[in-house]
Amino acid sequence: MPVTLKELAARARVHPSTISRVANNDPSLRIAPATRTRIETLLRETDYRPNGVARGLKLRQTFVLAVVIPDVTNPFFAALFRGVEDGASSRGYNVLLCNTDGSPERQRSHLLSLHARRVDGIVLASSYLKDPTVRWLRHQAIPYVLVNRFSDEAQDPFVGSDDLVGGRMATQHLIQLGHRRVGHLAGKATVSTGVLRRRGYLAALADHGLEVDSHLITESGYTEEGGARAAERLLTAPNRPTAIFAVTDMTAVGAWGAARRMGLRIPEDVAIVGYNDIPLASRLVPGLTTVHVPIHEFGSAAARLLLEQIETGDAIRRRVIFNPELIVRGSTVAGTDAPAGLRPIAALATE
Amino acid sequence: MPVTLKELAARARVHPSTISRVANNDPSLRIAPATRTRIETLLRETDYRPNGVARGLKLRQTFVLAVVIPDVTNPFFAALFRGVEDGASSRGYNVLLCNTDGSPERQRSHLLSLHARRVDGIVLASSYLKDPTVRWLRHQAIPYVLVNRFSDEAQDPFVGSDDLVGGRMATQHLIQLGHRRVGHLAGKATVSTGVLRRRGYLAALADHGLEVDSHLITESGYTEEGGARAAERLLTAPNRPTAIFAVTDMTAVGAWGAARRMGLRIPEDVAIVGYNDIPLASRLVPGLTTVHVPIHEFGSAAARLLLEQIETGDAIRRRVIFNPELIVRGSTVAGTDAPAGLRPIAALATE
DNA sequence: CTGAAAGCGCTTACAG
DNA sequence: CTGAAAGCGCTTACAG
Repeated sequence: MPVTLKELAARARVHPSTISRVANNDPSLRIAPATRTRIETLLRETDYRPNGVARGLKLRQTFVLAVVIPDVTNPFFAALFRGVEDGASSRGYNVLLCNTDGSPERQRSHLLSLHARRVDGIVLASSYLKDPTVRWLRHQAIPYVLVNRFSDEAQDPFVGSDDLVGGRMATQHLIQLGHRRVGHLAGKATVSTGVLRRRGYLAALADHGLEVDSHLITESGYTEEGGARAAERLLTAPNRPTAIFAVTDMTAVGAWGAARRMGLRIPEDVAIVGYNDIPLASRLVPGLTTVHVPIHEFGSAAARLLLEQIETGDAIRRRVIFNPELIVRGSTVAGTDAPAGLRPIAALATE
Repeated sequence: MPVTLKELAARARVHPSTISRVANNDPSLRIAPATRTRIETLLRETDYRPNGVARGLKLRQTFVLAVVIPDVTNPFFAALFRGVEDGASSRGYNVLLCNTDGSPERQRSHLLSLHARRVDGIVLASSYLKDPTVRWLRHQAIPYVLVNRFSDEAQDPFVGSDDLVGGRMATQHLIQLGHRRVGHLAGKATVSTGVLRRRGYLAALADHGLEVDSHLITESGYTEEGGARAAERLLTAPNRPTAIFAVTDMTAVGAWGAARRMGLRIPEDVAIVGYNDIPLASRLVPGLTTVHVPIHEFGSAAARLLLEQIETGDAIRRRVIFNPELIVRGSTVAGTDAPAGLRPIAALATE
C-alpha cells in the first residue's frame, strides 16, 4: 500500500494537514524552515504522491477526460484521439477511450458510466442528429464538446469542418474534369456529415446546371463494406456514373475495391473522391483524391474547448470550423500521384 | 449536481445506509417490502448512480484500467487497445489510453500518474529489456501485464507471439524461394522483439548452411522512416541483398517505398517480408508478405490476465504465447495477391 | 427490520 | 507557525 498523509504525519511528528500544505506548495503557509526541510525530505524519500481518488472526492475534480468514438481501429479516430491527448496530458489530465461501434445504446451506457465516474469532460465524436444523449449531457451540465458530427446545430460546442463546402468542392472537382454523371455514396440521413456532404453534392450539381438523377445517389453508410455494396449498385446500373463522390475515405475505399473487382480502371472508367484524407488514402494505387481535414487539430481544438469550459465553469457554445481542402490524386487525375515512397510518411510510430 | 445518498435518504425518510443497501442489492438486507418499493421507485425516478469516486475511495477499487503504448495512430496498437477494451468493458471497467511515443521518460511519468490515480491494473506494450519502470510496477505490487515486448524474460505476466519462431519462419520462406543474400532490418537491441526476431533470422541462415554477412544486418528501429533509410543502405551497397526481412510491417513499408524509389521491382529485384500483418500490409500493391499475429487477441488475453490478477489479488506470472503464422503475398511471390477488393475487409468502422 | 458510526485519504477554512 | 475539525459520498461491520 502506498504511503498516506497520516503515516507521514506520524513520522514527521506534525499534523497531516501540514504535510498536505507542504506537498501542495500552499503559498499561505508560514512554516519553520527546519520543519519544511524535514517534511520535504520525507516526501522525497517516500516518493509521496497524494491519492488521486481521495483528492478527486474532496476537490470535485478528477482530472480525467473521456473520448467517445465509434472505433479506434479506424485511423480517423486514432488521429483524433491523439489530438485530444496531446492537448490534455500536458495539463495533467488522463484520457479514457470508449468505443461505441456506432451503437446508440453503447454510447448511452458509456456516457452513464463516465458520468458516474465524474470525469471532468467528454469529447463525443459519435453523435447523431438530435441525439438524446447529447441533450442529456447538456441537461446534466457535464462539460462536453462534439467533434466532426453535430447534434443540434449551433446548440453545442463543436469542432469540425465545413461539410457542405467540402462536399461541394469534391463534386465540383469531378464536374470540372468533364464528368456529367456523378454518383454519390451518401452517409446516413441521421448524421450531420451525411446530410451536409450530400447537400454540398447537390449544390455543386446546381452550380453547373446539372440535373439531379436520384438513381445516382445511394446510401452507403460509413463502412468500407457499405461503400463496396453501394458502388456495385451504382456501377452495374444501366446508365452508370463515370465518377463517384463518397461520403468518407473508408466508403471510397470500398468503392475503389468494387470498381477494381468489376475490371473498371480508375480513373479512366470511374473517378473516385473521398473525404477526410486518412493515411491510407495516399497509399492506394492510384492514390485517392479526397477532401483533407486536419484530424489531429480536431482533437486538440476539442481539448482546448473542453478545458476552457472546465476551468471557467461555463458551458461554451463556440463552434470551431476548419476549412476543408481538396487533395487531387490519381483516382481522379491519372499521373498525379507522387512516386511511391516519396509521399509524406504517415506513421512514424514504433512497432 | 447529481443526487447523493444523503438527499435520497432525507426524501425517503430512511438512513443513507439503507438506500445504499437497496441500490447495491445487498442480499443480507431484510427490509419491509413497502420500504423497498418506495426506495426503488425513488432510485429509478432520480436515476441514481453512486458517485464512483467516493465508491472507489471506500472500496479501494476504481474499475479503471490503463493501456500504455507508443502510439495509437499505429494500427497495431489501435487493434491491441480494442482487444483490451473489449475484454474489460463487459466487466464494468473503463480504460485509460496513454501514448509514450517510445520515450522512456513519458512512459515513466504516465505510470507514476496512473499509480497516483489508483488504476486497478496496467497493460504495458511499450516496455524495453530490463525496463526499470517495469521493476517499479512489480515493486509497487500494481497489477500489470506486458504485451508484445517483455522486459525480464519469465519474470512478468506476458502476452505475445514467439518472435524467434516468427523471425525464423520469415527468413526461411525467403531462403526456400532461392534467395542466398537475405538482409535484415533489425529492431533495437534493447527491445525483446528486436533481439528475438534477429535471432530467428540468424537461426534460419544456420539451418540452411548460409553464412552470416554482417553487412546484411542493419538496425532500422521500428519506424517507417527508419526502415526506408536502413533499406537504402542495404540496397545501395556493392553486393546488395535480393531479399529483406524487416522487423515490423511499418519498417517493411519503409523498405518497400525505398525500393520503389530506387526503381527496383518487388519481388523480382527485391523480396520483402514484414511482421505483424497490420491491415495496411494487404492493401499495398504488391501485398506485403508478413508474419501474422493475432493483435486483437493480444489485447483481450492481456485483459483477462489482468482481471484475473485483480480479482484474485495475486500476481500471476503466466505467459501467453501465440504461434505466429506466415502470410505469403506479392512482395515475395508474384501473382499471390487476391484480386483487389476481394481481400478481407480490414476496417468496418464508421466515419 | 433499520439506524448510527466509523473510515477510505485527502483539502482547507478556522483557531489559537 | 502549526493543529484540530469538518466534510467530500460512499460502504459495511456492528447495534438494537
